[in-house]
Amino acid sequence: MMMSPRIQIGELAARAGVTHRAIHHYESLGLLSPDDRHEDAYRYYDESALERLKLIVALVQIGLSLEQIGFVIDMYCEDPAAIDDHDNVLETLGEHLVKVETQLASLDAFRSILKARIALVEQAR
Amino acid sequence: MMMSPRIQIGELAARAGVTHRAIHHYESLGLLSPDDRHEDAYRYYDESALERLKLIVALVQIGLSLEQIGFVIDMYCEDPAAIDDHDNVLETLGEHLVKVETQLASLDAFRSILKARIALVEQAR
DNA sequence: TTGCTCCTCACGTCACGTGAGGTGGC
DNA sequence: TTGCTCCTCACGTCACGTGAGGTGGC
Repeated sequence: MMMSPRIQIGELAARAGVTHRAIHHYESLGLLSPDDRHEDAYRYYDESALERLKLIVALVQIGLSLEQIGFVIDMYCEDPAAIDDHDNVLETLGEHLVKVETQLASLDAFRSILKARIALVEQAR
Repeated sequence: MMMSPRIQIGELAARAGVTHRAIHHYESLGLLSPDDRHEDAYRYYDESALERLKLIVALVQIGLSLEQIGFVIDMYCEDPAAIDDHDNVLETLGEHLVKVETQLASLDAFRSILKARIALVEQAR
């Protein structure tokens, strides 16, 4: 019998780069739940919860509201064979891809500005 | 005598990818002001305001609060020769660069996940 | 017993969103 | 006169932050 490693909320938060309060908030909205709640009331998670949390963080980063994330997150987790609405899912994922690439482009442009600025300030030092 | 082209708030918002309400909000915090306010009370901006606004948006994207942006935005606009505190400025700009590259990395990772997911769903269609 | 991590309310805050009612030039 | 873009309050909302007070295993 294998025990999956039990992750506490503090470690989960640290590994995903969020606060424990954000995790509580996502749970209150039904986005993420501990796979096991002990009699001591502590939340325990496994690795799949970490992946799901990272997914939520990524979807927040591209500008989705938590409500919207609730509507679309299953598109990333479901068995593709079990999806009945492939075209709709592909359209949504395509929209997400556009958002990702738009943000990558603007961050890349900002990086160039930053590097140029740093070079300029270094020269003037 | 050259007239710099006068941009209204709607166009400014569209070109920066924000709402006019965001611009009003940044103005109320002293981050961005119109270069001219006509007797009709309309706000008019020039190209430099657009650049400043894009800078604010980029700094928001890497996770700075609007208050923090107020403290650091001059580091991007000031004449490098006029800066008295070069080392401090370089340290802050370096921190911003780290944030940019961290976000670029996580967005790039998410893009891979997205593409793999799209391929999987397409196969199952 | 001290220290650590966790818990549940519940109010606070930050960055705007959203009407409500009004003005001014084609 | 209609339509468009803009204006100023002022309250609402979303995503958490921040104590307040408490529990439970090393």
